[in-house]
Amino acid sequence: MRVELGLNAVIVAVTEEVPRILTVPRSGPAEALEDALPFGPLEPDTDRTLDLGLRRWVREQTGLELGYVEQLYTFGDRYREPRETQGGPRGVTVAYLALVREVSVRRDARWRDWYEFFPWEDWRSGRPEVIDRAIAPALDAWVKSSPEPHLRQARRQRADIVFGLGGVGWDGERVLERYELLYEAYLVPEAWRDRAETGGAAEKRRPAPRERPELLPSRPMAFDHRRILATALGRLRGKIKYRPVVFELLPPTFTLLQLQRVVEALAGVRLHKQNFRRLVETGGLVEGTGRQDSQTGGRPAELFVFRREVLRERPAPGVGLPGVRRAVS
Amino acid sequence: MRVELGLNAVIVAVTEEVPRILTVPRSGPAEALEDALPFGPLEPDTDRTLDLGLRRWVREQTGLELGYVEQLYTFGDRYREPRETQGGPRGVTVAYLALVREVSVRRDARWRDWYEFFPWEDWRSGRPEVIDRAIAPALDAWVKSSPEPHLRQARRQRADIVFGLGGVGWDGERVLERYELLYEAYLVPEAWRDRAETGGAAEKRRPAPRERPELLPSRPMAFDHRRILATALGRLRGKIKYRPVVFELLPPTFTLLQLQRVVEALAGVRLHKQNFRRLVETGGLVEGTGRQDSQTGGRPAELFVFRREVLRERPAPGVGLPGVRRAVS
DNA sequence: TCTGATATGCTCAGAATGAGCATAGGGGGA
DNA sequence: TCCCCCTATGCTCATTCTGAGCATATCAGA
Repeated sequence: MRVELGLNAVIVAVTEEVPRILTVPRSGPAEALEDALPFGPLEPDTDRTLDLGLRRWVREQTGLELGYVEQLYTFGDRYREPRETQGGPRGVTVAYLALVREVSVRRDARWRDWYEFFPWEDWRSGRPEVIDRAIAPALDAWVKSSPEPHLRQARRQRADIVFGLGGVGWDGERVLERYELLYEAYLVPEAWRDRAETGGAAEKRRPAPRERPELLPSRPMAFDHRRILATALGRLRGKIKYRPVVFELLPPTFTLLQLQRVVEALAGVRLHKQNFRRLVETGGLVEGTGRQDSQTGGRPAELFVFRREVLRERPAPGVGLPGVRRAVS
Repeated sequence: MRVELGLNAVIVAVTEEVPRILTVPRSGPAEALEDALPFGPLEPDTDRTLDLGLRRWVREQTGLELGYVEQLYTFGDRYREPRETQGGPRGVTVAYLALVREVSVRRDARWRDWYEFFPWEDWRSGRPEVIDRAIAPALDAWVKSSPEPHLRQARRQRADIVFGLGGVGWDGERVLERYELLYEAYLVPEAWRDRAETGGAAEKRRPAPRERPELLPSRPMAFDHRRILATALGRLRGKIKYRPVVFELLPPTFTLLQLQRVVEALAGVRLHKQNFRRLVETGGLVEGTGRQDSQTGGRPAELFVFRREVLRERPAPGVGLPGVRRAVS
């Protein structure tokens, strides 16, 4: 079996307080169109580095010139592409995260709200109702469906930790763990699709439930792309805390509320306005321009720019989120 | 040109307060033996996942059974392996970080103090003298050798940031940036070796200095393995702050000072003992066993165990290092 | 028994954090 | 015109966390 190396891009932009990712249509099972992440091969003869290869085909396919790009993870599980079951090559993919401001794209690519893929991740208007209405009961059933008591206990604990149930707090960064749990519990359509497509190859390790549970209302993706997307979201949520990457998503000048809204969109939580402002200003991350924006609907807000010098002054500045502790209660 | 996918392992253990990595000998240029990281191919037909493939050949090659394993980064720059220049395949490698307790290994593998590869990273006995004696002057020369003034300015700034010169603080996590800077400035032998081996392919982009500067006293590695190692060290230094991974390196029971010494070995700095202890204990990371260790050379110390439940109680506990701020001065 | 270790408990000042009150200064509508 | 609604911005305050150090406990060995 050959190995085929591909490159995947999770391209993120935030507009109107909505975090969006760039998707391309891909014909899935039964001719249905599924969203996929932009995908391209590495040209080993011409692409000097992996990320230059990525930039090349993103430019070719969508007309988008990527700025900030960061390697995410390399996915190489067997059967991540169904053609493998038909003797096709083993597909290994290096996934990248890119942050852009630009929003116009060519061809059939389109921007989608990433919370359509993960409705349980958006806590900006409070705890998402899908958790208590659908996820918690479905996971309860998943826990109970386990034959052995100590296995049930392990499932219970895992469900509690990743979804913050039973008194455990919500950890915004555990996006991937949550998606993977839902996948294992057969609560997302991809689980059933992959089971059918791989001809039961994975069935031994991960038996499907006898009764088909009700699927969660969320948008699926082709291949394992929703897993890749979950990886990206989790990574980005972590990263904004200790590196000033948000500014890649903002125009050159912005108000502090705009900045806050973008951070909130990514983190999926609301922040205390005055404290956020204090953190950002005393942290030296931004600098006032003296100019004002009067489109605020209230008192005009000062326009700020990102202070690139901050990178040289302090080791690891981020925008700061509440409740970021490293240890201690 | 074909693409060939390999797997690399940075296998870390800490014994006697020395962080060690597992290396294998590899014949380098002029028959000299260079250290290399353990390396193996992915068997696309049998290895279900990338990390299972890694575990397989590490077991086969060294007899070591890996526990904690984490994907680090995928390296795919052109000419990272010299055989590419002779029409060989484009070598892409997925690097993994593994933490182990076990120290006995088969074959010709051997453990090496990782600070032999990065002497400037060990600040446990204060600022390493190599920085002021060798690195700072060499970087000064590198800055001055730049023809354009604003390029000089950029070089100066970069050198200051990554090595904490000119009043900028030292950031323990920037291990890779430091190594890459030294490589670019032709202060490590790999820079010269690669230049010779690739037949000047990279020379255009990165001209060598006219005068050959004195190399730093540090141990080189084959291929780009020192770059991979630097990635691992930086990642691990970051990770111990927010995930309890240190315990993978410790025996089941340990004293608080042992724990502290291991953290210090990885972080490369000394910590305030009482504060470290407060952080770890009030953080609920460990639990006393009531038993004591009287090998301390002083008052006997209580033996502790890692409290795995902490993972369920709090989102992201780490062992805590001083000076970890997310923003603000 | 004294000395030299390390372990462990405790204090205290300064900094950071979370929450909220108060005032400023726009625009739009009565 | 003036009032009201809205967002911006400044400031306070209690609580918690952090960094640093002092003091005492308990062992081994001289």
